[in-house]
Amino acid sequence: MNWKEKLASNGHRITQAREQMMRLLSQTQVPLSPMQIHSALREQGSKMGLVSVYRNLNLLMDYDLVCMLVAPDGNAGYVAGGTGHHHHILCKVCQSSAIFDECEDFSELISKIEAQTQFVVGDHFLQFYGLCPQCQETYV
Amino acid sequence: MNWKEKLASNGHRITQAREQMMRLLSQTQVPLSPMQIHSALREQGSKMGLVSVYRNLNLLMDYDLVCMLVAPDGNAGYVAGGTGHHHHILCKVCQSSAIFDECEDFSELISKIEAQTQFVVGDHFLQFYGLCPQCQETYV
DNA sequence: CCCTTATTGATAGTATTTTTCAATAAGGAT
DNA sequence: ATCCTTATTGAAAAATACTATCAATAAGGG
Ligand SMILES: [Mn+2]
Ligand SMILES: [Mn+2]
Ligand SMILES: [Zn+2]
Ligand SMILES: [Zn+2]
Repeated sequence: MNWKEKLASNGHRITQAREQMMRLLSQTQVPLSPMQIHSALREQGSKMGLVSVYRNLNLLMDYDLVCMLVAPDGNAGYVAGGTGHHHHILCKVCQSSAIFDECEDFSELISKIEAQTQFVVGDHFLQFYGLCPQCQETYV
Repeated sequence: MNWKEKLASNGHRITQAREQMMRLLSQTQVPLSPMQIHSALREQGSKMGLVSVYRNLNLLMDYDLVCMLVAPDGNAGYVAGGTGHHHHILCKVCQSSAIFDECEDFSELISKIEAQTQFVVGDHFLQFYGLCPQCQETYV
């Protein structure tokens, strides 16, 4: 089920603004702030308002169609999300990101955490930082 | 090496503001926003300005004396950090957090990520969400 | 093609974060 | 203890970021 089906099947409309945002975020590996999304789309001729960027980011987040990434400096940005459970890795140099879905088995770790903290563990937020292929060449 | 030694040995001063902030954050399990830190300290009689909260959070983050946590809703807050490599778990209900240092061995996962994404993997940001002991009782 | 209403853009309002700068206090030297 | 240097501070203002309101628009079912 692609993003249009996901939204439509939940009673949401496939609007210009949403198509433009999804297209941009799918094409971009670097996490973009709401402002950056807005600027990029205006430059491409879109008449979208910044307010709609915020509104739609909220909606798209609700349906896991975009993901919020946290840069090493603590700044947040948005990228198109993968399907199903997945995580992202972010280049420390150029901020470019990639998705990985070869996901870990945390059952053992979770047991340790529950023993140590007395919390019941639910889900998690995991993000890696590293060097993208391009920046590996530049910064040998 | 405690936080005072860490700062002092790097040429920073142990100020009222920093002592108040570290004391508050060490006593509190719930991640606090800059504004919340400021309000709490003012209520305790501190004359500290909000600006110093921001400035000192930056400094304390630089020396890993406080950690930024991301709530499930995307909001960020600060808590006192543990020593060495560690992570946090956050209660989905009351936001209370705990530290765990029984840390994972990610070497196998990292190999998979590097194979799949062609990135070179460095460090990571990992945070768990769950139910704290108190909220387990309330929400049986 | 029409009708309903979710969605939008503009505007205004609120909240958060950063910049600037003179006053203060931390801590090494005397 | 007292002095000196300057990192640090608080207040004020500026700049950003986000949210609420509302009339106009366009998405999409009939
Ligand atoms: Mn995972
Ligand atoms: Mn770890
Ligand atoms: Zn890169
Ligand atoms: Zn709780």
